[in-house]
Amino acid sequence: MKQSDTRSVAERIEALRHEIDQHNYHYYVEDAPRISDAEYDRLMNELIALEEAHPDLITPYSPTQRVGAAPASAFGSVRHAVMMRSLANAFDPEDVEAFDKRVSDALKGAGLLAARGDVDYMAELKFDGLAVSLRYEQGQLVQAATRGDGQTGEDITANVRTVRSVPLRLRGKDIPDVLEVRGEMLMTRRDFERLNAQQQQRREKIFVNPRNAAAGSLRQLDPRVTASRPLRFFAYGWGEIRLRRKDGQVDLFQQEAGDADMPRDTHSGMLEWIGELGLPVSDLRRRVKGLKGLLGYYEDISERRAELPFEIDGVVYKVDSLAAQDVLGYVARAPRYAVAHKFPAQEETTVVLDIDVQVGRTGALTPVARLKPVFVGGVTVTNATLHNEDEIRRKNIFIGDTVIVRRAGDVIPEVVASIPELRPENARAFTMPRACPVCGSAVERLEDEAATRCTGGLFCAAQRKQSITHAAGRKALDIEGLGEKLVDQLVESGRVQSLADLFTLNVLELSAYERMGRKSAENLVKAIDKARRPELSRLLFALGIRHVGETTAHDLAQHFGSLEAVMDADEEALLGVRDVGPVVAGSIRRFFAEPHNREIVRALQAAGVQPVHEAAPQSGSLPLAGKTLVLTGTLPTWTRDEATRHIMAAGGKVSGSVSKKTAYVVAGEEAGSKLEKARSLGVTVLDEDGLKALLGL
DNA sequence: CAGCCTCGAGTTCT
DNA sequence: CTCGAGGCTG
Repeated sequence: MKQSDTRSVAERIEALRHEIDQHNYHYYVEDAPRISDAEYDRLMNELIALEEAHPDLITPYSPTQRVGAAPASAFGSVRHAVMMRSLANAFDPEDVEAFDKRVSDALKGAGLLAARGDVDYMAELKFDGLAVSLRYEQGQLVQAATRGDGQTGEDITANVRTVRSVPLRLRGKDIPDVLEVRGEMLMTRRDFERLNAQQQQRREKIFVNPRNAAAGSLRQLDPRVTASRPLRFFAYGWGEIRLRRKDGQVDLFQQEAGDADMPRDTHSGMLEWIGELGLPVSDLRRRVKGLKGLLGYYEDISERRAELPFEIDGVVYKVDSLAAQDVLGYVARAPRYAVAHKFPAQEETTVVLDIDVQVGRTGALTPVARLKPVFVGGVTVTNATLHNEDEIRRKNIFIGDTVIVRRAGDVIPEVVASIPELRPENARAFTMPRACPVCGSAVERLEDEAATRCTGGLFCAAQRKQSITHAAGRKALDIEGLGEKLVDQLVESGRVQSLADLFTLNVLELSAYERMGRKSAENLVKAIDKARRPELSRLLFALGIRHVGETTAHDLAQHFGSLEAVMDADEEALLGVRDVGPVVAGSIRRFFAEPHNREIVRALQAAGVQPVHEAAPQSGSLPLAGKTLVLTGTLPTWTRDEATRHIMAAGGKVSGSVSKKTAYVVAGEEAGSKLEKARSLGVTVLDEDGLKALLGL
């Protein structure tokens, strides 16, 4: 009785283990789960309960054993049976062409390729994670190791056992005696974001990118921590392989042994075989022919890169035939039959040479990192804003530090994090100056504000220059030919002290400035004259009142109709304007209460500046009345401004961020995060033609 | 009062 | 483009 009980329990345990393994396989390898998470948990809980009642039946390959063993004090080292090599890199099509030519020539010489034939390649993704080697003996996972120096790596078996997409047992009938699988451990972007959100909540370390998160998770001395981290594994190669022969003898094959009796005779075939044994293999690999095939794959993957759930840093090309691989052999530490075609790096490390402080139009002191020039994402980056004091402290950046610089989806470089481990002894902490570096006025930092500001106001040359550049800008008075360089000269010479002084400039005196010929001076004077009849909203925006940007200036102009009315408006009147609250109203009142500012307005009027009333929006049923649209990417024929004008003319509004209230997102080439957001919120996405159709064009 | 929605401001390099 | 912050809404 007792005997049979135990046997049926053992059978049930084994059945549960098998079933759970199956579901892991469906989930991680086939990417097609067949049961809900809740059902999965139910199976797991039953197994845990049975094993707890019968500890003698626990085996190392049971799925319950993934929860993580007790912490270790250090990692042991593992010598790889077959070296883990690195790959040569290609950075542009010419490098790839050279690779293809070398391969073709060698294979033709060896009689493995017809004179005009194209080489068969296997192309696959180059995952941005950590290379690891998994060793299976008799079908069971017995060891996992990092790459290390290629010869010797660290023993991370206890950690890897917790990774669900790594099978603890191989599947299928013809299981090799020994199989070393090489592949990449990584984290999907979604899992990475979720993990970071969690880390933030628990006030624990935030990871810089998915690769660091994966690396940090694998290098935990406590496997229980690793067990809580969402790691994934993809196989792309192999090391030692021993197959069992029919006569019971064991055959030894190695990646470089050059044997005709591998289970399959191509690289792609081998990966299929590895997949059949239950290991996850990416299905974005493809067999292609010749140089054209390689470059076509690269282009295709480049386009799909953003949609991939995980990060890749390029693609890898391998000669598909194993016999051909043997002929090509190795050079130094890399095989001659393979190459990694890398995307332009989006992240690089460099050194912070210094931290300067810039003074902005509103007096905000902005620290800027001067970087050792570094090539990131296709351009050389030398500067990056550090925003403010808190940001520097948060990212723990010292002058002299090695830092990670990113040029993500957008264009603007960003210092992502510092690497304090590489901090030199003479590194200096940054301190915000107590006096403005431009005018020497005291600086202040208001409570609840991130910015430190110069108190000099328009006495400060930096603020004066930038307020004038701002007023001359395209969205303000739109004075063509008045750029930053010229404003610098005009202000430094003392000729221009305020916006009003611009309107007293003449051709003769302008010609005296650098890079100002007679012709340029004449054009500039004409442009300035044109600015004497600005739309009221543009003039209001040009004044540079704090918290009054393009939109608010427009609303104020519509509401009050004249500059005088805005100047004389009291708090209550201002609060009547939509989107104007106490802060904005106070800012406007303070601006016009300042005698200096009233004087500038008076001088502008004296110089003949007279705002014109803009056309009130037509009422009636316009096609986009009441709708908010968001533009992203580059449209084929319209500029952003043109599209905005058309939309506004049709009664619509253009906003910068996508939300549930957004009616349409108009996406062009290289649309970024806004397109993704639109999709996730289910907002209708249009192209330029779709927009034109709505407008009835 | 919290959470959402916008607006404003600052920023890089070619 | 992103972040911070003001204003509005539920």
